[in-house]
Amino acid sequence: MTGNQFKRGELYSVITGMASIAVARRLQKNFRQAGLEITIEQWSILYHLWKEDGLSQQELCNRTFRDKPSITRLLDNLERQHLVKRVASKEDRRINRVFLTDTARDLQDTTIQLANQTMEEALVEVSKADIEVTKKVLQQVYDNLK
Amino acid sequence: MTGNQFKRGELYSVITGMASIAVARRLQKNFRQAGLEITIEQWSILYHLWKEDGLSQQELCNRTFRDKPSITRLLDNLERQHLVKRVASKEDRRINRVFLTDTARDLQDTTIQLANQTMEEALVEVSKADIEVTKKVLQQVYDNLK
DNA sequence: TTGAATTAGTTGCATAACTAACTATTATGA
DNA sequence: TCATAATAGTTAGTTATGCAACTAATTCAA
Repeated sequence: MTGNQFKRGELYSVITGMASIAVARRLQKNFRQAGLEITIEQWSILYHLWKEDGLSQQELCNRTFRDKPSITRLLDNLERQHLVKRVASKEDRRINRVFLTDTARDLQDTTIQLANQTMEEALVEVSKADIEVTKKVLQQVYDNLK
Repeated sequence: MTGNQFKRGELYSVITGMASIAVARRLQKNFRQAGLEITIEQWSILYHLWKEDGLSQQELCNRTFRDKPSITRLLDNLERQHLVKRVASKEDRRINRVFLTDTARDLQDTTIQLANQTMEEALVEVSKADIEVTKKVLQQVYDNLK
């Protein structure tokens, strides 16, 4: 019974642990080797701002799947590095809109290229069809649990 | 071009982020609701010790894919909660062997059952075949990057 | 209209991660 | 043998996460 008991635990460890941590580390390493002093968490914030600048902190929470304190502190660090600027909204003074600086805009092409390269390294020997299945499964997992 | 530029970034965010974080959070929540005061990181250590008790810290590093300082501190906390005990090896005094306490052994069945339940929640509406493909892809990703 | 509920964001506390630098022990090779 | 290298583990400093409790602004309903 114990053998069986561990079987799905193995699946758990596959889904949560190794692959995503490995990708994150490799991306961080690729950033570092390119001389970029930016964490992947910070990058994920910039990533969403490149797609749509001026998001509120709450919107960043939703899109990056983090809680509000995490966003607050990531933005504190990004502001200290002059990569974003918080601007209080005129219409609703509870809201901060977050804007990219020129420095941050300059990082877009390089870092996205590095992310693409990292994914290529990660997906060597994986077929397009299998990638599609994996994306679908992970999306379903997320939807099941969110 | 920018549309294309973001395309593989999307895959990155799918693979690294949402699904694995969602699974981890749900498992943590299920532990908490069962009254278990244990983090999923601590649980992952116990998990490997249930499979093989008395591992060295270095072995735990290899099996949990963490670095040495992380293991040191996880074990500090686990020892403080009387869940494991470090025993210096007689043969090689550099090595600590890590052993489960009875308290930790009592947690095995309950927590593995909760992990299985969590995976069932995560995998609703996902076919067995797609799960197999996903496991294979994530394993390949890990092998590509490790 | 005003008082309670909701929403946006921050702060405090605990756990965990990575890097780099450190100590102690063991292995090696000249 | 004895100095050097390699290995196991710890410590220090920074970043990030989760939860709970908090402030300030806005919404809503009696």
